[in-house]
Amino acid sequence: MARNARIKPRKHASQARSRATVAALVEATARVLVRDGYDQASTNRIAEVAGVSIGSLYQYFPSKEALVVAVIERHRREIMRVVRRAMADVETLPIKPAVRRLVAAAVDGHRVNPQLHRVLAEHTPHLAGAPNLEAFNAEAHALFQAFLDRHREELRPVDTALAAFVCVTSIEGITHTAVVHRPDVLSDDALDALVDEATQLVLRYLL
Amino acid sequence: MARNARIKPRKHASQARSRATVAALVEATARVLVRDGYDQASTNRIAEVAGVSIGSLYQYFPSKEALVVAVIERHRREIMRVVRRAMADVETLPIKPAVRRLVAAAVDGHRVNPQLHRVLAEHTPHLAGAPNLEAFNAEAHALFQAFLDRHREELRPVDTALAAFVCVTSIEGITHTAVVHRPDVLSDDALDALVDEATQLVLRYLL
Amino acid sequence: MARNARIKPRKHASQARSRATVAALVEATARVLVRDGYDQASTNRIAEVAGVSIGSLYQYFPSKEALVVAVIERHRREIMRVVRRAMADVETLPIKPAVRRLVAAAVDGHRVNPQLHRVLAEHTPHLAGAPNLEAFNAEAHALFQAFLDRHREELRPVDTALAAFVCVTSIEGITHTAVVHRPDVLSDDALDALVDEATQLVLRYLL
Amino acid sequence: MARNARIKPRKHASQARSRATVAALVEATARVLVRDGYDQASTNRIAEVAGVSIGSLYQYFPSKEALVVAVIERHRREIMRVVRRAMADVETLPIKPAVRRLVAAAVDGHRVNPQLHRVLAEHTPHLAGAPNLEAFNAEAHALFQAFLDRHREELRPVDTALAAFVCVTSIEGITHTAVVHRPDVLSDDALDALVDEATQLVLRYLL
DNA sequence: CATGAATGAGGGTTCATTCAT
DNA sequence: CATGAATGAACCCTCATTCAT
Repeated sequence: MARNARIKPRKHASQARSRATVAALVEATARVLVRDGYDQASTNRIAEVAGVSIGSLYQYFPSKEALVVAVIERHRREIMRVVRRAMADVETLPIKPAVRRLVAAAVDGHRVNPQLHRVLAEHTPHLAGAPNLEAFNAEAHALFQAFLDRHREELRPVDTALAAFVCVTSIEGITHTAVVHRPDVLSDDALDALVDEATQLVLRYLL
Repeated sequence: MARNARIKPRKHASQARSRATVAALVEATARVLVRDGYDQASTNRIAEVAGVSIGSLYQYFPSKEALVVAVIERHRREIMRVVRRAMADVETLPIKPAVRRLVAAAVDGHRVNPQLHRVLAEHTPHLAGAPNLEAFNAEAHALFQAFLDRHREELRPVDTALAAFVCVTSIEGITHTAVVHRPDVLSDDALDALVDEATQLVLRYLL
Repeated sequence: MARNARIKPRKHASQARSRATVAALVEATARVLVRDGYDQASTNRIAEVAGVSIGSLYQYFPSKEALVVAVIERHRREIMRVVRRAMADVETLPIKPAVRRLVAAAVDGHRVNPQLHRVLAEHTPHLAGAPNLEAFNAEAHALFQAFLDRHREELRPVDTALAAFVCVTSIEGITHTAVVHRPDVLSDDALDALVDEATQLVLRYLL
Repeated sequence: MARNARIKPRKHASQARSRATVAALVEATARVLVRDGYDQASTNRIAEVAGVSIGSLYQYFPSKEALVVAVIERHRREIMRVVRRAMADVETLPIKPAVRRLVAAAVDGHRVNPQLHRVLAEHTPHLAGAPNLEAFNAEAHALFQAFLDRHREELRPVDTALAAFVCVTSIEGITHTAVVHRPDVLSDDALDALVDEATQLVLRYLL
């Protein structure tokens, strides 16, 4: 509660002008986070980059954390849009191409803004109590478990909850590490091979 | 270069008392990091916990980062000890129990000091230029690739470099997520099931 | 002059709605002053409590100080109403019951709104140039001196100006301290004893 | 507790250099308080006046309040020195000259540093939980009650506790008002008359 | 006349680091 | 080599006030 008070936005920004201010602040936060890192990202710097006074910043966000949480939310929505579209595409597909499509979506999701993703992933845990990056991993888990349940007859007998954890987490690990530490395996040449391997990993595990 | 000057320890700590001071400082850093988090871990507090004056701290470490790097090094050595022992154990084993042993070692490695591991994982990337946590993942990759090469005949045809990346990274993802965000799947009851699944993941992928 | 411009209310609030707004602002200021203390009483908060926009607040009051001065004025009027009524009551009374009545009035005056009185007493001196709380003590002094003059024949020979200062100031000291720091001596049980003693103090001094 | 942490000094300042720093800070606080008033007295300004860095200030005092409390303490000690000396002087005196001496001491006490006294008196109540100005009024009350007890036979029958409250509080009110708002009655010419009247007030009340 | 978004000087405070002792 | 007092840049944040709408 006391904590939440410092994490939730302050106003709903009803007027058009203020909505623009809020958007500028969130965008500036993302940029500064990427450029300077979490610790060096000061509220004053963010306000400056947003072209907004520090006072306005604090009118909408009660703390630095609140800004970061807003960025996380925005990033989450962008990624989940990618994931949900893939899930929809996959509805009518046989399992093999379906899994490939989902793996590709996981990679795409990480590539929306990899540098930002990296910073957020590192600092999300601080922001306990906020809807952090794990929260939408939870959503991804749920979606993937539903996918497994729909295809259960085609799978070897598995605990779909545990299997979803294993699959989502390992794909997440692979893509995250690739994006953050191994840009070489994401080059246009190598990308297909990586997606193939990751697809193999999942399919062989499940079938 | 100028950067490295601020990351490497200052002296080699030849005398016994010096070594004790250095050890106390590294230990204190680890403790404060876990207790207070990275941002609240001040050098003054670390010196106090180590029972050493702030002046002495700066005689052995030129900066706060240098202290953290020393902690990372120590942690890395501890984990690699676990991993290397497993690698040795596995030398004469058939592939199936060997993989299981290695997966278990990965989990154990993360459990050496999970809270510290978490803090370091979050803040390691800041310390670019230092031998960060990824660095010893590289060592793990190499060791595992060698393991795969030794067993190549038993495997389906794979690029062992890529396969090592996929295996190590996904196991790392699973164990890291489990340790950091899902302590429930590491309870004594659930642990075996998780190790089983992860083993399945790897073996089915490779064979 | 320039100073006064920032202390006097801005408009005479001729229309009914304006008068209501002004009243709401003064009332809100008093409430916020009591609830949050002088330093935490921000104009934005006052406007909010008054149900008025911050812009409107500044249409009627040029500064925070002007608001506080208005509250002081209102408080002063309330107290002086009590004091004047007592003075009127006392006109036809013999000196002994008269003094008792006046002492009781002093206590009552302080009890109109003790918490507000306390805050105002603490911060009035800042507002130099404004008609502060001492100003109406001057009025009280004058009224009491007139009272003494009317009864001069019954008194021992005294400088009524000095005697008024001594009496009013000591009663003020007693009641103020009692209200602010010693609520115990104002309990229903103890109150009469205190008024008795204070009355004794004054009568013995004068007669 | 949490409050006290922000009011008590931080270190005991063992070394000579640091004691000088602490003394400079307390003195600077007193000066700034008098010169700029409580609200305008910023820690940065205090540090500057003390010729000390802001960091050093916070090494010894955790907050602005803690500084003010230290000033109060120092002021309290100075006043109580005056009061105690008068109490000692009075031990062998008959009651009439004794009371006069005590009244004079009350005035002297207020004149140690009247401007500072004024600021402290105004802002002491904020600092609840700290040994505030009232605390040593309590000491003064106790001393005066003891004085009354020693002379009980000479007095009309009174509750000495209540009588002490009435006497100390009214003398305090008179001297405080005189010092703060009526410097005219403290001029060399008028001072004796005021002390005479105040002495009369007390003696007539008691005898 | 009302609104409330925007402003920015300035406040309290921390902490990595230095250096006289 | 140890000590710890001292430093000050930088941080987060508030609030009285203005002004375009």
